[in-house]
Order: sequence, then C-alpha cells, then structure tokens
Amino acid sequence: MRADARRNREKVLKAGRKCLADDGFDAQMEDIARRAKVGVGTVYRHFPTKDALVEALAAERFKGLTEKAREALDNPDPWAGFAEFMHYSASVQANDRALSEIMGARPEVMSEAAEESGLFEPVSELIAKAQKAGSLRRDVVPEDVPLLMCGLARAPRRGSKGPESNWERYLGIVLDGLRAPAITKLPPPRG
Amino acid sequence: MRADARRNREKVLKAGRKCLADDGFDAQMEDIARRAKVGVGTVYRHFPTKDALVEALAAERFKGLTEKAREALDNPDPWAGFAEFMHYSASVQANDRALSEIMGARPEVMSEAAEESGLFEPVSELIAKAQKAGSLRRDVVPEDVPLLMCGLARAPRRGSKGPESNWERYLGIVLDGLRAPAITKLPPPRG
DNA sequence: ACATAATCGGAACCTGAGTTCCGATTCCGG
DNA sequence: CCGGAATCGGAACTCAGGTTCCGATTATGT
Repeated sequence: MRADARRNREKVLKAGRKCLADDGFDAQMEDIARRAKVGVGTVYRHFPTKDALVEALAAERFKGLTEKAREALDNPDPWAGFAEFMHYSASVQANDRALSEIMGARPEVMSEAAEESGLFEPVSELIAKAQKAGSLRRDVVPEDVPLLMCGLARAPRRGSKGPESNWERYLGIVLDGLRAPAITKLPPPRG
Repeated sequence: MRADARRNREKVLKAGRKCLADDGFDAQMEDIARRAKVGVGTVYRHFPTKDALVEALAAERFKGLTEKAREALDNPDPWAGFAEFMHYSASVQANDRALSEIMGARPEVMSEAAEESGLFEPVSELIAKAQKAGSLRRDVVPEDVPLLMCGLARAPRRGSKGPESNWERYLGIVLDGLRAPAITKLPPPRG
C-alpha cells in the first residue's frame, strides 16, 4: 500500500473517532472527510460504507474493553475488579456516543464485535469470581452487563455538550443494585 | 369542527400511537397515514409537523404517568408506592419506543411534557415519603428518575420484535440499588 | 336539493445525506 | 527523471422521507 494511502487511512480513522464519538451514528461522512482534511472519495476508498467505518471503530473500542476486563481480573478484590471494569466501560461509553448507540440499538453489530474481541470470557470470569466471593448477587448473568451498560451510557446524555453528565450517579446506583444479597427477585433472563 | 374531521383526527392519533410505539421516531408519516386509512395531507392538516404529532402523543403518555404517580401516593407502604410507579413507568416505556427515545434523547421535549403534565410534584412526594420511611436511599433526587427510566426503557430492546425484553430484570437491579442504606457514594447531581 | 366552504387524498416537490465517478494529482520503479 | 499506475478530491447523482399543493369530495346551512 502506498505511503500516502496509509497516512490518509490513519487520518480518516482519527477523524472518525472524534466525529462518531461526538455525534454518534448521525455524524456525517462529509464532516469526517473535512476533519481528516481529505475528500469524501478517500474516505470511501478505505471504508466502502459508513457502516464499515463505524464497525471498524467499534471493534477498536471492544478490544479496549476486553483488555480492561482481563486487567481487572488481576484485582485481588473480586468485587473491586468487577466494579473497576464497570466503571471503565461506563466512562468509555459516556465519551463515545457511537459506541453507546451500538450497545443500545444494534445488537447484531455488538454481539459480533464482542465475539471478535473475546469480551465474553473475561467478563464471565469477573462475574463468577465476584459471586463466589459473595459480593455480587447470584442471579446476574454475563448477558446482563450490556443491558446495564447500555442504560449507563444513554441516560446521561442530557443535551449533548461535553461530559457534564450524571453517569457516575447512575453507575453508583446500579452497582449497589448488583451487590449481594439481592432483595428484589429477578425474572429469568430471556434472549 | 366538522364531524369527519374529528373522526379522522382520532384515526390519525390511534395510528400514530401504534406506529410510533413500534418504530419510534423513525416511523414514517406515510405509514401512519396508511394505517389510519387516510392521506398524508390529512395527517398534516391535524398536525403541522411530525414533531407536533410526536409531542402530542408524548403528552398523552406523560399524563398517564402523572396519574399513576398520584395513585401510587395512596399506597400505604411508601417503598411499595415508589416501586409501583417505577414498574409502571418502565412497562410503559418498554412498550413505546417513541416514548423511550424522547426520554433518552430529547431532553427539551421531555422536560416540557413533564412540566405540562405536572409530573414532577407527585414524583418528588413519592421520593420524599420513601426516604422519610427509611426505605429509599437519601441521595437520590427526583431528577434521577428519568435518568434511570431512560436506561430501563432502552437497554431491553434487543432486536425489535415484541416485548421479549429483559426490562424487568433491569428494573429489579435498579430498585435494589435504590434501597437504603446506600453503599456506593454518589457524586452530586449536575444539570 | 343546492351552494358554499371545509376537508380529503395522494402525486409532486424539496432537502439532506450516503455514495459514485472521473479528471487531476501524487507516488514509485526503471 | 519519466511513465504509468494508484490515489486523491469533490462535484454530481440517488434515494428516502418530510412537506406542500390543489383538484375532487363531502358535510352543513338555507
């Protein structure tokens, strides 16, 4: 691949990260091109479609999540490890509108990216460890995490400017709801 | 107003409820017209704009919420009253995609509808009562309710068919997170 | 029943945003 | 340094979906 091509590809990715984080899926290809100081044609040469670009960037983010989940497994306190991962996930989503939209409204994209990045396994372990330690309620399953995450990411975005959001309040409440012992009985998971 | 006009208005509202509940804001005016067995022109005579229709229907829903909140105040058990309201709100949103989108992504519309319907007052009372009774954590404020609600409504919609959703699991977790005593300390609310 | 005016229906219009296309430009091997 | 191929840029195209418009239709007062 020619040198300028690779350079432009990077510029597109960088611009895409910023625009998608700010405006979510509504971000416009022209804006991305402009920010990358590149023509739209160039964007399309590297990513045949807007979806393709979005998915490529989503994959990046999921890789980051997986890494963080593995890292959190090293935390000697199982509950702290679990909470650490939840906090990281929430903050990532709070700063990336596109990611939270995918979590909330594109199950296919999400489950594929999760698959690809191997996110499921370390998250399951985090949960199992915390449950075994008696700090996480017994009736949560790994599938609940995206469920909770999605809410975490979406709720906060009142208006759209800056990270003046309440996601940390939200996370605090959810974390307390996840602690053992459970009080409210949950219906069995479906899906 | 002529008799047929009023009749058509009702048909449009009914069709709008159904289409918006199913497809959210993406519902198309043509679909609504078709379902109402009416031309698009007729829809536009009654509601000058898609937004106007959406807002009219949102107002309906908020009226229902307000009513339910007042009703829940009669519950002799303050916590049960609060939970009853939360459960009702969540189920309404789980069955109305447009409503949950408004809650999640249109603060202006939401706060206006909430204002209009007088929702804030009974909700504040519900919270105050449950806190006084010692069953609801002290650090929640009325503004947290939409925050939580939004998540409740959004997370569940994996795929888009039917109410095969997990919102009740979600609600159960959040309710436990709202119980006193709080463990995780929340940052102060902003906004 | 008739005149009049409101209402209806849906084709046509307009706008915004994703995508395509191709002449101009830039890179790289000989 | 040159030729040709890969890459670039952005004007033009396309299509979807909200909105407008107006001749046809239907309700209401006399």
